[in-house]
Amino acid sequence: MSRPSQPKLTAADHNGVSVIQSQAHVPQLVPANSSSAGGKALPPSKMKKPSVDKDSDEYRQRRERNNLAVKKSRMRSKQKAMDTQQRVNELKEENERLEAKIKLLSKELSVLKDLFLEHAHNLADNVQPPAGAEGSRQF
Amino acid sequence: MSRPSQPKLTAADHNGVSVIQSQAHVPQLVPANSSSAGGKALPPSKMKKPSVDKDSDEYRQRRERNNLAVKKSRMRSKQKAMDTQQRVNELKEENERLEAKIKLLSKELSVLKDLFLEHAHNLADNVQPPAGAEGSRQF
DNA sequence: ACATATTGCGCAATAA
DNA sequence: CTTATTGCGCAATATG
Repeated sequence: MSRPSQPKLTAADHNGVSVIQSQAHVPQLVPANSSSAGGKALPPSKMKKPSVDKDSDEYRQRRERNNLAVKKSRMRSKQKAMDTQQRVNELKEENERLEAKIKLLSKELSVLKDLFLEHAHNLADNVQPPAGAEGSRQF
Repeated sequence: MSRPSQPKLTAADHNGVSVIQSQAHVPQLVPANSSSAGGKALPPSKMKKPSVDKDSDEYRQRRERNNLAVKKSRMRSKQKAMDTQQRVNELKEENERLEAKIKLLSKELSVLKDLFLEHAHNLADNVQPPAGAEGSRQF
């Protein structure tokens, strides 16, 4: 992740120049340095690389493998997105369930508290239950 | 969405053949079939369309606009994904909040119910509150 | 050095 | 006609 070095080219990027189908290929601007006598002691450090050999068999294989990897990666990405969306739905349901439960519990609590209050009033007024209470008649 | 007509080509799709920067363009492989001897009464409609004029000014403009639209669309898509993820986090928090509230309410209910039970027992045993109950002495 | 995984990008088809 | 979305390949880069 994070690619700080995006040249921000609006057009004419590294892009283009694919030309797969035809036999006619790119001019092959290899600087003709390697594979000569003496060969290679130098690490390929500061040289341009116009040589990618689009015709190379190995290149095509790499491309194909990468294309496969790309597909795979994108598939995963989409799957993950869908899973996340699914998670949202599940959580929303769970949420409603919990809210309903809270509502129920609150109602119950309210009822019980009212009973307590009523009882307390009866006691405070020093009144025998006027036949409206829950059932403490003893007369 | 949905493109049922994907020829499943592993390579050499419509792709490639971009070649933006250079003046040299594609060989323009026009099949040169019509107007030859032999006729072919085929209507000019069902033929390939190698004519897209990559060099056309209008083509480049369309491409550029589309590229812009693509960027925009992908940006939105990513934003949406991030929003969805954010929503998941929010819902999870909300969920914990609700669970905690349920726990609290349940506890309160439990306490009140215990009080009621105790009271009920006192009444059932027909016992004058032994100076330990909440206070219903009246004699 | 080497392989796969991610990502930004442009293209073309096609959906809206 | 236009823009929006989508599948795809490429190349750079990240990751292991």
